Amino acid sequence: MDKISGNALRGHLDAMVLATLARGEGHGFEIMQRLGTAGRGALELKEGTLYPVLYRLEAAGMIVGKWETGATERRGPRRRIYKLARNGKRDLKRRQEQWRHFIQIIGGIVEAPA
Amino acid sequence: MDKISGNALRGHLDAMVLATLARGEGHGFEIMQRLGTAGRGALELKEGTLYPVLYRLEAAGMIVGKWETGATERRGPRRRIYKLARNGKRDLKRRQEQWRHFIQIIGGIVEAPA
DNA sequence: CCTACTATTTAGCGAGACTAAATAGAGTTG
DNA sequence: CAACTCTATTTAGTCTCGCTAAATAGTAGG
Repeated sequence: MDKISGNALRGHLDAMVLATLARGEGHGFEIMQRLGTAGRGALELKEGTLYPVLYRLEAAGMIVGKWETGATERRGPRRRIYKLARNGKRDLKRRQEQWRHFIQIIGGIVEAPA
Repeated sequence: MDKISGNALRGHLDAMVLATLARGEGHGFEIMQRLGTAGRGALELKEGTLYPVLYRLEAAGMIVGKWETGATERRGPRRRIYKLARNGKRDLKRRQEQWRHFIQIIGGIVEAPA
């Protein structure tokens, strides 16, 4: 099956990122990879797509990011570790409900037998 | 449940219109109403949203439109009746498969338990 | 040194859904 | 008959947000 078209993701990317972080904190590059894996080849998010989402979610107080330091730090460019904020957990739940609503309504129209 | 946000519809509207016409030809205003009903209050498409979709689909050869005349015609402003073209039927099937793929992949990410 | 991989940043583009208003015929009400 | 309300279509302009593309930077290997 082909790649999921860019526009189809609109309005769902935030929920996808929040859901990914709900399974454990991580830095941008890692989240990108996790989404790629979870997308089973159908998702190919690029940096320019994901990072702005993270900035937006952090600015909105949904996630909290801090530069990795100390013991856990590794060699290479510095990484910003993000985790879900309280607001983000609430928001994720809300977005999951909206997702179910969305697929029920839109699916009911798109999949309706002729 | 609240209204389905505009952006979430992106990339799915075409499929919704094709599916609506698969259940019987109709004119723009009617399609708008049918979608409103099928959306159970969660969809509120306006003219400026729907008509451009029809023009686009017609230009792409997915649907065929003609001005209503003769016996079936009714009083009031003239109406343009659209019906699925052969290409449109094929396209609808393809889009339905893509829809299932989409909700499987995205749903798998958004709904995954923490 | 060059390439490759991890990691982040950011400027600018474009698709397409939305807002808003205009146009128009027919029926209804005061 | 003016004003209003439906049905019905058209279209100009806006805005969101995911995508393209490239730059910057640290580390490692050939």
